[in-house]
Amino acid sequence: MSTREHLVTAAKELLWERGYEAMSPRAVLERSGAGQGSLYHHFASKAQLAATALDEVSAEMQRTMRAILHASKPPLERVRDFLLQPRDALRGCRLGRLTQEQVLAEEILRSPLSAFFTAAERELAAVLEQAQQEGSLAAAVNVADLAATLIAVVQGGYVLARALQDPGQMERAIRGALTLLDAIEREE
Amino acid sequence: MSTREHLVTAAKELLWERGYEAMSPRAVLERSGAGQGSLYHHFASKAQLAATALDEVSAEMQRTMRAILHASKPPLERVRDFLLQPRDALRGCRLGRLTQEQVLAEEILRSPLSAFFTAAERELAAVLEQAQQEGSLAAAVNVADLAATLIAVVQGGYVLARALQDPGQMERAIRGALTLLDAIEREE
DNA sequence: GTCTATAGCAGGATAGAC
DNA sequence: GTCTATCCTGCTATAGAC
Repeated sequence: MSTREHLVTAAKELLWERGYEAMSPRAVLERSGAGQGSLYHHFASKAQLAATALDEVSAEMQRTMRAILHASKPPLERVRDFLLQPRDALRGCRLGRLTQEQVLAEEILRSPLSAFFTAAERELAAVLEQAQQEGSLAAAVNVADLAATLIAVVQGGYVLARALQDPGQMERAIRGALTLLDAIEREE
Repeated sequence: MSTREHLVTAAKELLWERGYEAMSPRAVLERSGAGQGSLYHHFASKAQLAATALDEVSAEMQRTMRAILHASKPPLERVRDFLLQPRDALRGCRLGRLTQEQVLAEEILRSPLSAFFTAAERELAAVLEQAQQEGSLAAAVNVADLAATLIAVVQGGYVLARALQDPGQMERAIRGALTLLDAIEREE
């Protein structure tokens, strides 16, 4: 792995653990094993490094999401798989955790987040629409709204789990969502 | 208002706008109009000031929540009122926005958050249970899970709205939740 | 209880030798 | 491309006069 790659890897870890503002260049250098000057040799600024790291994270998360939502299973089962995906609730979402930082104002840093959430909503809505087409979901349901709701449950699950320092909060939020999903499923 | 109260008021505003780590003592002094030395005269540390401010915020939010959930209306209508409460989606939740900060490790700063979310879940679950007792909600539903889910939708709505810089995201997440709620409501 | 002054440190970034 | 050294700034906090 090149020095540049080591830097990006370290940045990805630190962004997850501490967020953007608390990720100091010093910490990146220590974790990556790179020497002092190298960060500003490879990147113009801390923001550029973080943007590179977040682009990779966003791409990884989109791939994971797609793998689950495009599996060869009935659509609502894929939606349940999305909800039941294992999550490290106390760590928080790698992208969602950054939404409260000042830095969101900078376009290069917000765009990986917006790319992920846009894609996630679109894909989830598409699967819900498949469910409607095969008749397992009532046609009256607005799939875009429901997709937003389900993604919000996950993101909110992280918030609750961290606020209460209890990963069980995520599980409860997800269980509740699954119950609601059962209620709108149409038996064939 | 005393200097101390001015300091706390300024801290409440800044915690909402910027979060804890980005709230500098300097900014608190400027906003409150207090002189340099006065912060550390009235408070032992920035953390103590923030803890005082967050305790007030938590108490205010609990009062608001209670006012909605204890209204004299049918229980599920109160739950809908909770979901439909006006929110400044792009600003974020005054407490939920702090869940990703390092500072959560400090007990005095986490406890206002944990107090609010614990109370919110308890109160919401109680109202859902009333709905079960009067027969408007299926008895099979786990009210604690559902309460966590609904609070998560709101918190996740903030995350989505900020990530996409679009307050409509909150509205969609809420609308989806209302649709799901309709589906489990039992007509009398 | 409030003021001015400043300590001590870490932040992001740069210079210039090698 | 990597190293050591260092700049400037803003942070949290303290000292001590008034």
